[in-house]
Amino acid sequence: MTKTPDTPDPLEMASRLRLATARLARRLRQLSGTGLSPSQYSALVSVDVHGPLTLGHLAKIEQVAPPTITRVAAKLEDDGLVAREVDASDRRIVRVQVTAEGHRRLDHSRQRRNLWLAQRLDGFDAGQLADVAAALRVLEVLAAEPEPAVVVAVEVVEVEAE
Amino acid sequence: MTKTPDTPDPLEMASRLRLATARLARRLRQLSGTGLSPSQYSALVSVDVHGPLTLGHLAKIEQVAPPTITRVAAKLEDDGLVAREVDASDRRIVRVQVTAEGHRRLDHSRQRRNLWLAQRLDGFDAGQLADVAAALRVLEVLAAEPEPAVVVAVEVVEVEAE
DNA sequence: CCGAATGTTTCGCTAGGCTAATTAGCCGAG
DNA sequence: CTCGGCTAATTAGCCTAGCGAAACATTCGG
Repeated sequence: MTKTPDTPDPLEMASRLRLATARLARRLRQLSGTGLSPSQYSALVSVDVHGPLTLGHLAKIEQVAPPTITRVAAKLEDDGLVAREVDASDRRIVRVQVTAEGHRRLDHSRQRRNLWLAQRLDGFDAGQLADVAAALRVLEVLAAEPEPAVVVAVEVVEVEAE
Repeated sequence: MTKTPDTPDPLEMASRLRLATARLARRLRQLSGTGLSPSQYSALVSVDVHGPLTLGHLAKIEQVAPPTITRVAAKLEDDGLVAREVDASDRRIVRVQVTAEGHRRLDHSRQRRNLWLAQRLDGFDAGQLADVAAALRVLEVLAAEPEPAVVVAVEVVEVEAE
């Protein structure tokens, strides 16, 4: 059996994995078709994932200064994708949440990409599908937080990829 | 055996694959550490991949207008990452190619990401490594050009992911 | 010389980011 | 009750990057 050595050379695997991942991700990104800029899209997804958020919290998640998040939120509100609402008991606080239209837009974008991928998986044979299942097992591990070991930040703010 | 159905539901696989890919790619992108903006980096990689390119051709690859590519190229030249040279027989034509320093920078960036990934693969057991190998088989297919069937553009210009 | 091709300059626009100052609201001390 | 200090968001003002359209310069090919 000369089927490639069973010492798989982690560096070469890493290199190939990096390239394939980058290319596939790029292709998927091109399909997103939301008409939103990266920062707007990122903010919208954050609000979607974390539920109603105060602007301050959103600013931390997006790692930008308050004025910036105010503007991004304003833009998203203009587009009807998020709704602002003032906290009842503390009227300094403004929360944003994704509107129905915002969900529709996000769902549509996700669906486009899912469909594109699903169509391509459709042409796969059983062996390839098994490979995809295997891929999912490891990709989801790799995509997850690398180290629970050392906690660096005092206030950890997680950011969703999407 | 209640191990998840053997009708794997391609749409769900697609969805999970999309998310995992996006997250991993994001993480890798954060590690690139070239100090270049996305458009600069993209242009540099294109020049690297395609070899010496005229500015016009590069503009097509990067899908930007001529003035934009002039500026991006100027910036990369300032940074010493590409070199311009005027065509000998047609002095309107300017070609750019990656300098030694440019290659060094690209290699360094790739290496950083490869190492990060390789380190994480290092913690994997044999089964997981087999999964990675399986992942590579299908990811490389998915990352490749989708359709040789229908040609849309008159002049097809391929863009490298990286 | 004329027209086409190739880059470049000029100018204006938008997005996105910041700091500093401001507004509005909350709350505790007196 | 109201004053002072704090917090959340916004406004004002400034900067940079990135992009394109229009005009320009240069060069080539007939």
